[in-house]
Amino acid sequence: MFDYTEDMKEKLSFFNERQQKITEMVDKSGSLRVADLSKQFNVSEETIRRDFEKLEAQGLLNRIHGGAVRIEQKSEIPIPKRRAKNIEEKEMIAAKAASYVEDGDIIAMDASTTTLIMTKYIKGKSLTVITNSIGVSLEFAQESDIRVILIGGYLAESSMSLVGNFAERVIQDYHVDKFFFSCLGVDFKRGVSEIHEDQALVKKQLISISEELFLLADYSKFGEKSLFRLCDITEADYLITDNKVPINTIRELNNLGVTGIVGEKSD
Amino acid sequence: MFDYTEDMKEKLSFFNERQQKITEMVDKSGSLRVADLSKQFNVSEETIRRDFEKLEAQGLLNRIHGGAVRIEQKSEIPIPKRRAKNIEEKEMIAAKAASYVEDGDIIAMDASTTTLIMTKYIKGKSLTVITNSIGVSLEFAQESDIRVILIGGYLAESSMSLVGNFAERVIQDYHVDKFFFSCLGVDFKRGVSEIHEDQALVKKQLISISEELFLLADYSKFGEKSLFRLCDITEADYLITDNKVPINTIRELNNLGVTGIVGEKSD
DNA sequence: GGGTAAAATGTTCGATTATACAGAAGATAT
DNA sequence: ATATCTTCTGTATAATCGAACATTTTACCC
Repeated sequence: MFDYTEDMKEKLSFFNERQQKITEMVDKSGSLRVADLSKQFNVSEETIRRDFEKLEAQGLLNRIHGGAVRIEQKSEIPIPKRRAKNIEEKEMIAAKAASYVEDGDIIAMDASTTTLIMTKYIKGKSLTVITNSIGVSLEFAQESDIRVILIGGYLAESSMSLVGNFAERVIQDYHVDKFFFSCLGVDFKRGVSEIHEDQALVKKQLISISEELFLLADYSKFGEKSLFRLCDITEADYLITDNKVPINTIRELNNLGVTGIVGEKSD
Repeated sequence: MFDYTEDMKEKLSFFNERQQKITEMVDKSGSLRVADLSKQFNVSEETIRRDFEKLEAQGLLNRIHGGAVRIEQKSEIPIPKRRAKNIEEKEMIAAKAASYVEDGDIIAMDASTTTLIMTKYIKGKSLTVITNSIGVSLEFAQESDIRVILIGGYLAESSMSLVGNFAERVIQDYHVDKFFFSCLGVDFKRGVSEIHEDQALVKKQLISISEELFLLADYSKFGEKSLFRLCDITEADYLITDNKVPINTIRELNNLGVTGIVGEKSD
């Protein structure tokens, strides 16, 4: 006889009851502490951390030191802010990155502030540039020796860039010598990550057709991790950063086979 | 010994959450003081400064002596300006054409002066717009109810538009209700023609996926013919022109099944 | 039912992180 | 200018984390 009892549905839950509860709790209260949950559920703190790890991977919460917080789902419209400040570091990084661009290169550039700054250092060269940034293409529009390919897509107002899955089909036909891109976080374990899924998609595509990867990340990016993983840190060939990054970090990079480069003040 | 009660501490806020709160607070009030926040969150001033440092690096606020302020943002994308001949006629045509755009439409617009002018008459509507014109997309960038799809391609500097054969692959997936486009020549025998091959290609593609065709042509276009044929004149559903066109021409159009429409002065 | 592989959980410990504190250097106001 | 407030720098410390390994629980198969 079949006996559909309560027990059966328990089995079917794809994550355990505790994780389910944690998800509800974080949605309700906004933040949770590892220590608290450990006591509350009568399990070790490690277990709670492993729960967090899984839930984070599923995009159900964000981990922070000491606990976890609810994911704020507001990134659609209200943050056109990501620009401006630590211009100084970005300027250094951009100038350094530009020095790796050679005549005849086919390069790709993402839609970040740093690459936008980069444009002024590589004007005058003879290049093919693939990008999804309207700003970058406008900068090169007047340059007769630079051929610009703008990847099509939905216009993301906040970053003035183009995103969307149909870039995929187009990008695959191209070969790129050097891809210059930024990210939201660089973490030795979690790799290179980005907060916006659509930007992440485009970058991943560009990564897949590029021979050399130049990751541009100022000091504030180190140790940060965000939801969407672009690639492993070791996949990058060069990581260009600024002089606020500890020398040990650079050493560690070099040990991993990533050429860590520190930009210098040029002005 | 200290004698503080639970409510004094209110320290469920840990690292990330505090930074998040600070971001909200600075957006709301415009400015914050280090000393105030230090008391409010029950952490040392150094901690608040480090928070500021990180948030500043992310471009979420600006630091000042003693505190931090909201960052005021200006658009850094230059809006391309255009000058053209027959502005008056084009204005009339554009306004008329815009009156055919309805809420909910999926429209396509080419990279002509007339469609660029058109944009100002259809702002505020709720639309999906497919275009290969950077100018058109920039005009709509701030419009929250307009979803812009920019067709990718090589950047043609002269017209600030995108051309190239890979538009084909992408365009085919879409359906367009109304396509608004211009041309170089309209001739009853030779049809609608264009001088630039690459622009012609994109327009042909858009024509093939569009239900209704709105051809925008001022009086100077009639009788002109150019190298690349876009379509037969009878394929257009509407032809919007100006009052310098002889009334006989309009009649002839109507006889061919094309609704000839004359724009009027609106100012 | 017993055996076994896989998954979940616990334990330990070195590494990392957030934070406080103190003193020097810098900025501001009177 | 000088007194005061703010910031920066380095150091110390406690909490927290992550990795490796040990143990338990669960699932599955014969």
